[in-house]
Amino acid sequence: MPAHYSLTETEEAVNRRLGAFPIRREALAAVSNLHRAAAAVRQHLENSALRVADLTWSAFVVLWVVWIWEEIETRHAAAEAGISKGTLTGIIKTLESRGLIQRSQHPDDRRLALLRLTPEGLALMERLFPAFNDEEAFVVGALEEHEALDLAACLRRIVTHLEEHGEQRRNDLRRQTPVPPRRGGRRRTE
Amino acid sequence: MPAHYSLTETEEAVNRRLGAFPIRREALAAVSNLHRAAAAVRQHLENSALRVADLTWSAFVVLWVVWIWEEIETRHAAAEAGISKGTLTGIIKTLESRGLIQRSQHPDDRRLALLRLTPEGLALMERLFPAFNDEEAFVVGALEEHEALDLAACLRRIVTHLEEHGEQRRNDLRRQTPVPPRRGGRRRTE
DNA sequence: CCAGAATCACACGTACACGAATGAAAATGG
DNA sequence: CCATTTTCATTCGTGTACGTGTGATTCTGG
Repeated sequence: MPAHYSLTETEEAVNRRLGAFPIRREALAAVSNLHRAAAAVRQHLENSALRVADLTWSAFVVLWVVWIWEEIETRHAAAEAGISKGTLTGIIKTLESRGLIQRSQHPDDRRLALLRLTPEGLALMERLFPAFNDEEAFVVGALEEHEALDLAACLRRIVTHLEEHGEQRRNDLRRQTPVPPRRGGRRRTE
Repeated sequence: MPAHYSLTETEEAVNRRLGAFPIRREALAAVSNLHRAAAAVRQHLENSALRVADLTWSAFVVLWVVWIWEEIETRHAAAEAGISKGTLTGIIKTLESRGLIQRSQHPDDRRLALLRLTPEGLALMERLFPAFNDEEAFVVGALEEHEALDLAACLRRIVTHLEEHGEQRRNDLRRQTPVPPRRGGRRRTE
């Protein structure tokens, strides 16, 4: 799904439209390319390694997290996978119905649920992971190994920065401009 | 939504589980951090600059593309926004119902639809974009300007590489292992 | 001990997001 | 010309994805 206009054309169009605005161009370029790259990588992995197992990206990430930690509480699995608990519930349901994952109750705290791979899920990951990692290597194939490591480090600094200061920043903004509630969310039963 | 386990803990767990597999670690780290960063950045922007206008990320990207090109065919808008044509249809519907965008028919080819911002949409973007760019600057705030530019360049190389060689790669894989059709997609009317 | 606060998994409503199917329209090719 | 093929936006089915509401369960201060 390549872009239709060339990078040069887009650059010219942006300049025409944004000439009057003072812009932090390096920030615009970094954020824009970040999402373009993430989408392209996800697309490639879903259509190569994951296609064979008929898994979506998110489903694979959840399997990966559970595999790595062997047994994990759902709230931690959601945090590690980078999705909300509500989203995780749906994915678990899908993976459970396919016999790849199993839920059990925490022995001490009955509010908690624990996740584990089934033997089928374990076998799938042991078969799938090498192929997945091969495709990861392919997507960074245009980079030298040290460049990929620098890239990873740079991205991690962004994540850390947002984890440490993002909430503060958003709160400050809300103080200046009160924000409407986000759309979606369960409606009050009236 | 920070991760629950520390990076060190995760590293140890990964080593325990993957000790037996030969891994391209720099690729794993780059791809993993790429998605973590993209999700964190998107989350921040949706909950800061975009929250004020009650726009989702995808809706904003579509508005941005149409703004930059002034008038654009839907298929090109989808390519530029990095979403499928089917997804674009739904987003257009939302934006049209909010009076931010308008569709019209191509004068020469009646299969094509053209997109334009309404005056309200234009006013929104002129008001919203500076605030959005401020937040983009915030998310790369942990990076020096030259680092952000290097990052953008690196990411662009990944995108270019996938656009140039991704399809070939996926076709080669399919020759080795015939893949099942993706789940989802309209079912044949039988 | 026990009332209120906190936290949990999950249900639910809205909005993407994809690829396959579909039907309309335009290009192609004899 | 007219049938075939191609190209287009859209519809449809499945699966995330979010944040909020809900009820069950546990924690906590008095």
